[in-house]
Amino acid sequence: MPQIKVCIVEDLKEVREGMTSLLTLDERFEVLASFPDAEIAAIELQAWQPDIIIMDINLPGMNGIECIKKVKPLCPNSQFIMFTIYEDDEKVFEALSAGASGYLLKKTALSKISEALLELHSGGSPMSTQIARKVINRLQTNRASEEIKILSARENEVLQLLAKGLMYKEIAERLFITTGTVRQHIHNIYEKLHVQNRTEAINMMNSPQ
Amino acid sequence: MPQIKVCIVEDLKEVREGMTSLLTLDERFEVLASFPDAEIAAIELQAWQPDIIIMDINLPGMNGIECIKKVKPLCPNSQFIMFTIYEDDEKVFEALSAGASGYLLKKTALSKISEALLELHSGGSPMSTQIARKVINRLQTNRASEEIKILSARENEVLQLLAKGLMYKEIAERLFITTGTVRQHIHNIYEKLHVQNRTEAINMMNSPQ
DNA sequence: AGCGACACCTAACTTTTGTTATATTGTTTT
DNA sequence: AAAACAATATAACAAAAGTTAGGTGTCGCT
Repeated sequence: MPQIKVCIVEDLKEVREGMTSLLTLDERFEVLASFPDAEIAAIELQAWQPDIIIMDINLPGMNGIECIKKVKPLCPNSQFIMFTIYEDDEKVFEALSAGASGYLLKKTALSKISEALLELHSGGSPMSTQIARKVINRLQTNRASEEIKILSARENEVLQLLAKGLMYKEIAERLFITTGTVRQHIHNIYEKLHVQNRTEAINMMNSPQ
Repeated sequence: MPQIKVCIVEDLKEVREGMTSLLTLDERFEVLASFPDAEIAAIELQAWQPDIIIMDINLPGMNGIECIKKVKPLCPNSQFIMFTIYEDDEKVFEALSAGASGYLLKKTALSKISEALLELHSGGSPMSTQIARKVINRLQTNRASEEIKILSARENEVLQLLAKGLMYKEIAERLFITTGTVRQHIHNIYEKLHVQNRTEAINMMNSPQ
């Protein structure tokens, strides 16, 4: 069983070295290199091609999330895991969207870290259940609302078709009404949703405020 | 510390009773009721208002995912956790989108179940790291593509503004070009994306084919 | 130097969208 | 029962979106 090759991007020397020695003592891992900032990492990581890249978010200059976006295409076989103090929804979401596959908080017990890296390497996404909840919440609120309660049944019907990109004429045909009526419904929808046009209405459906 | 009130929806008698006795022996939990199918559950759950509802997916008649959609509005303070054999992406995604906050596989060790319920009750989303990976993958592929490679830099710029709902006039002002130019860019974008209008272009951005 | 491809820009014209006014029906409030 | 309201329907008009047909400059290729 070959060792799992790891690189670390972390600005704090103590943390960087602490993690390096932790993993070096563990024969299942091999720390190839570590970098104090994203710019250096972006240049050097391509040559190392590690299995796992441990990434801090708060770095001097380019942050860890930007760094992932940059490095990911250059290291298509590497997996990224965040190691950060941030646990707010936005950072979690951004990091995972950017391509991270795991999310560890710095308050995580050291003993859990190697476990998480093994999970990551075997195709899992290690993260606390609290972080998982944030992800789930995003999944749930990001769904296109199938029904918006302030709209009438007919208006919801019209809105669904509108959102698909149908023209008034097409909507009218499907609902057996004139285009004039469709116009009026849509106008009312815009008023209720406080938007000015089709695009804003669709954006409102997808991420209601 | 009050007990956590649990209901179970599960068609297999053995599993239902096994879990009930497991939780009944644990003083931190109280099993209020259990139901062999979704229809009965949909009627009775409202009266029980449990803290946690453990839900199977594969049920006779209405499945567990539909059941969540139906029951969730009636039990706004209940949390749902799936307990199922399905681990394919689609089922996981559907269940979580429908409102489940946790996802346990039936192969999970019994000892882990009470732990998971506690996690769920304290605001976490218990699930294996393998399941978490599926969720993350969905998040990553479902993201609005910040850049579509077949479009030129300028076209991507225009598309971003277009997707926000700006009018041609507004886009023109921001980019210091005439509305005529904006029209042309957008026309080219539509051609490249094989779409006919703004709405379809936005839908394409959000879920590319 | 000439050619083709492409990104970028513009304007005239057509189609679709969005606004406003008006009417009918059914439901809720007073 | 009358008034007030919401949902549904229609059409004329104004505004924006979308189409078509041009133009320029830059790049790589022969």
